[in-house]
Amino acid sequence: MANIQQVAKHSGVSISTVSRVLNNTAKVNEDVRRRVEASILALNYQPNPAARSLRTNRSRIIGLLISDIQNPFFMRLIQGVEEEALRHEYSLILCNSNENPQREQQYLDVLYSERVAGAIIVPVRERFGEATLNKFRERQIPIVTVDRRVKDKDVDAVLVDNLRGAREAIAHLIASGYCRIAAITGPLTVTTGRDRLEGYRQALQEAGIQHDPALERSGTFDAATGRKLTEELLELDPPIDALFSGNNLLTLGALDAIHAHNLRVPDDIGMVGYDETYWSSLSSLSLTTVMQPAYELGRVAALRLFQHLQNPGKQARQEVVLAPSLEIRGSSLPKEIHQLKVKA
Amino acid sequence: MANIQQVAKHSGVSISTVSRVLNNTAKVNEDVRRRVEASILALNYQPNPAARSLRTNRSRIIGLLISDIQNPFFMRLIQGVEEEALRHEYSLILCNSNENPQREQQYLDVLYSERVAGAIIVPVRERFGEATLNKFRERQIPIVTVDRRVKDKDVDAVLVDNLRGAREAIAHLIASGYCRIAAITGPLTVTTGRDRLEGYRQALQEAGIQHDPALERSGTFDAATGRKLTEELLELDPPIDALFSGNNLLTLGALDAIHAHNLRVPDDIGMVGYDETYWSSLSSLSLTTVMQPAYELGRVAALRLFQHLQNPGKQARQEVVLAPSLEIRGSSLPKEIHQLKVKA
DNA sequence: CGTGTTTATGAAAATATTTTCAAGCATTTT
DNA sequence: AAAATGCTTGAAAATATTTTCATAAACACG
Repeated sequence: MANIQQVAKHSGVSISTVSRVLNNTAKVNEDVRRRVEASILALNYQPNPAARSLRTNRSRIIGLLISDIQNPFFMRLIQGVEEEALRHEYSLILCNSNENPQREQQYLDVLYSERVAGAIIVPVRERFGEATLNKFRERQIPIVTVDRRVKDKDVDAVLVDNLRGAREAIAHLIASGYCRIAAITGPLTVTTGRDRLEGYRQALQEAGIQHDPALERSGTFDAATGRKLTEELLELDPPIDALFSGNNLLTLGALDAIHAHNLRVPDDIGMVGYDETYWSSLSSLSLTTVMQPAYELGRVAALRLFQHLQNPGKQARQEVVLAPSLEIRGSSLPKEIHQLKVKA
Repeated sequence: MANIQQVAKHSGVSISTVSRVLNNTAKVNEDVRRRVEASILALNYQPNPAARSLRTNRSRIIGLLISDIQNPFFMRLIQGVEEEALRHEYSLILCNSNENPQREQQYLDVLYSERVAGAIIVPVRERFGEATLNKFRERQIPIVTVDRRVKDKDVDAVLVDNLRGAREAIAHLIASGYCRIAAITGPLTVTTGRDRLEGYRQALQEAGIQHDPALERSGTFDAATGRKLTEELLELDPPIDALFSGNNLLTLGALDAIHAHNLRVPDDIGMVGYDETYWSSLSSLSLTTVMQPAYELGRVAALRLFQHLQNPGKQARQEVVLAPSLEIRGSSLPKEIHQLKVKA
């Protein structure tokens, strides 16, 4: 494979000049530039990333650390990041912390020692810790958290307005005539768990509905948890008449539990989910859902990262908040309607 | 950040010796080794991957090129690869060709110029082309294709027995009393499309059922295609009594179309899908499915790649075929049973 | 005890690039 | 015309590692 020296010889200039042409780092004569570019094409030269990264202490790779690669929401997010990375001619190292703080730390170390140019992270914990953060800061490797906020200062975040998403979902259920609305949410140690619960509470309060702690359950983001929590809720004595699920995998488990209890949606119980899923387009289910712009989230996070990379050190901390949207489908039909149906 | 020279000074040996300790590349005295290891720990030294890769012309990164990152099947596969990569202390560059040959080529170039140690690829086309392949061969970068075969010689493959998966699925439908069984499959330019269609045909032939080309449809692997093809099939005059779907996204569209036609599964039409999906565990759907060991597939592919890396050049081409398993659920209930139900 | 052999270690080359510093050349100024 | 300025270019240093080659020490064997 051709190297810079061969390009230099081929076009009759020095290595330095070729480098300047490659990186646009200084003025070079127009015809010299053209000659060099011709040689690059002729020899099919591609700069050696290792040598580059050795010299500059920075690679053309960005790290993407996801908390659960199984979740389709993050898939869309990854796609968004990937799209921008490709456009900017960066590659992506993908890591999956599996919601495991230890693994997150391990991968942070990997990214650091790989000299990634920057990192986009869905944090598992509420803070990275000063030690880790300082390492990255010291080498000026920008970090952008996405989907979830982190308490450490100076870390950018690109988020969806979880509070608003949940609040609108619940307000919609209330407006549709449901009044004993339960909620299952993710872990309260994570902003996407906490904020959605908070939105649920706000909506109830705004509607003047007495808050009942028994109707709130939270656990990890997976289907088994969704099933377990929903089963608990379905045992309650004054039965609930609607369920809000704060995550797509939780929704999956919830639907399963509801089905196991021989209840129908929305006839017996109204339902609103969070996050798109493959099956939410399945018309037989027709689940009212708070949709999140996952792809956009990834794209914006990547763009933010590239702002840092193009203008290192000069960026004030920034928090971008995108809007969710409530997609109303059959699972939250106004209560009167199916009550009429039952009577008929 | 500490470099090898500082470690050398700290432990009072030469750079070469530290390198030998790091790579186990030659014998070094036991107490010297211990001293060096202590220094490494004390200085928290981590080798610079760029310098390494510059010198050895090979990184500790493996490329993973997936054909559709949206598909949950590939998610599991990625997880399998990731797990093994982590164990072997390799990182993963993730690329998504989106079933687009051009993008595939683009990413192959990226992987090559990133000097990945090896690549695991879900190929979009039936061959990579000699030019590309030679580049990789020349630098001894092993390639393992996964899930799909490729016609080029010398390329390892880790596959699932698609023919058998489909044949068993259809045989099961036949045994359950269905006789007018239609099939929707992926593109015939890809082994996962072609082999599953072939399995369908074989099963019919073995059962002595007349083959009807009108019952076979194929298209790209996505829900919209599944919907369209199924709608065509549902219009047929002697109506079909069962549907085999050769991919999880196709299944999604198929179910949608079936629902839109107000047909019920399995009462009006029997159904078998392919690949797990999040919602196939949803008991209300209860879809009989050909399950693929996606995680295992990724793991095995990674292991195979590491065999190449540990013993370069010494590996004969190998094709590993894993077995699918038919998980029988409600959507393919024996026909007599629900016919009885209808009469009752 | 001397010679040949093995073993452990170090010095230095090599890897491909960016970047600093110096210098050449042309143009402008005095 | 000499000096100064500005622009373009090249030489060489620097980056962190692996690896080859040389060497010194230890060891074996006659």
